[in-house]
Amino acid sequence: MYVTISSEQANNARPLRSASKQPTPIAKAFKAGANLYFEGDRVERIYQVCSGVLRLTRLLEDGRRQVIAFGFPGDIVGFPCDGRYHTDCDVLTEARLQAYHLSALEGESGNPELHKELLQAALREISAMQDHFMMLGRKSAIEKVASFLCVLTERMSRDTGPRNQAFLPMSRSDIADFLGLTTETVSRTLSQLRKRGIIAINNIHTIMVLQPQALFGLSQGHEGMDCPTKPDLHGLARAC
Amino acid sequence: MYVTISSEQANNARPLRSASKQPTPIAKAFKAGANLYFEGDRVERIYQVCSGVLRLTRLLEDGRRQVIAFGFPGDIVGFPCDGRYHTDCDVLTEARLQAYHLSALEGESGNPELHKELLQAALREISAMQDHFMMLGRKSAIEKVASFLCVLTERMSRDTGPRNQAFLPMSRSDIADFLGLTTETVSRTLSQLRKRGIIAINNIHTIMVLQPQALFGLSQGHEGMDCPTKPDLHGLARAC
DNA sequence: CGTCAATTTGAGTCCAATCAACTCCCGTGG
DNA sequence: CCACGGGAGTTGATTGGACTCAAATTGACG
Repeated sequence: MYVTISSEQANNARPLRSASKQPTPIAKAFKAGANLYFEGDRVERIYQVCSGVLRLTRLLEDGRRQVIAFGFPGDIVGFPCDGRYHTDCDVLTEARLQAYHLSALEGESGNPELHKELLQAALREISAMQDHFMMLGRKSAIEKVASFLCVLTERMSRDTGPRNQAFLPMSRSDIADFLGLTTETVSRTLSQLRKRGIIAINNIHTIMVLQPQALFGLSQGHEGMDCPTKPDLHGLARAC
Repeated sequence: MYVTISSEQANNARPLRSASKQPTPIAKAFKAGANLYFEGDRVERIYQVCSGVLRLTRLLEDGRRQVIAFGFPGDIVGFPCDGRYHTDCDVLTEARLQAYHLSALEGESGNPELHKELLQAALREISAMQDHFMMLGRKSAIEKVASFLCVLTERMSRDTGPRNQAFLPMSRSDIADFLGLTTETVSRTLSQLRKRGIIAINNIHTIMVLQPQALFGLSQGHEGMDCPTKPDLHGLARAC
């Protein structure tokens, strides 16, 4: 999952086998902390997240890290390139994953339906990554963090209804490495949002959005937008 | 094209119809400055660059811009998502483009061979974009510029042989918006590389790489790698 | 309750952005 | 041919936001 604002396309995420009758028959369970694969491994399976959260990362020689994406339910991870994975992939919270053997996707024996679905998933991925470029290249720290929270709440509410609550299964340093910041800056920015009354931090992994409009405004670069007239919580819930 | 160091996969770029006999039969010419499409336009064609250079951009409401990628010969541009383009696309230098109608890629009438090629192209695109994340999120200005030059020279030399020369068809502000910097910083960083004897700037659009190893070192974050053994004064003299 | 890691907060620094001036390059027209 | 104009690029001075280093606090877990 790429944290972006214009992510309508993510709504289309669905099981690759949605056409079939059986509801994802052979999903396997993975424990938190487990590693799915490393960068450079030969690709044998592609995974779709049924539940839980994954983390895709890349490393630079000197240890600098970039979190490429988080894998939320509905997402596909493990896109191959030249037969290899190009990120590491770890399980953040206990997850159920649907694995697809690469052999089912290529060659004459390949399932053309699956092949088509995979292309659609890859094209959505490209679009989402393009959004994320804007964030990494052109947004300030507070815009990045606000964007991140906006998409998380949007993503959450899609399943559980509009609850204005974000669950952050990942650590602060995961967030930092995703947004191109440091853990200190992420922490400071969250504190600032809390002090301004825009969010409340229930615990490290649970954040309540008190002023969704203000948060959205900040994510778009509109400074000082707390309570422009009155917070239209209903409208925002609909919008996000 | 995404400016990254580990871009071996780009070597695989090839015409979508490589299997066919005819050498890209219906490539059309486009003038510099032409617009191929805008973000949000309905996708009807996907393009492969035969010659020339394209620029893919995104805009934020307030005018901030991110150059998503440059389209060099061999690259595919116009990946659709939900039937729409998700970037603007403009022609930087007079280009010949091979257009593929979207109808040829989907539905029952679609060419399955083309479909497969498109998926491969999309997967390469994803991998290249992942590399670029690291650059935008975690690299310093000099690392970004050095990386950019490294990949440009690598990309050039692929066709014309190793000539240690980079042609920059785009403006400084295009480079800046691609790397997440300002034009001033790009300009300053190039000057710094020139003063250190690592590159020479023939003219605004042509750069000679005098110390490829030092440039590569800088792109990877190794500081102070000029002249590892002895300074090649001849190279410098030639350049200046 | 104690330990240790993760997170938060604080103080100071630095890199890149900003604001501003100047140069260079070209094309245009007197 | 040269003066002029204007945009792109470069360079300089200053500012500011995020980083770094360091300390305090919280929280998870035995």
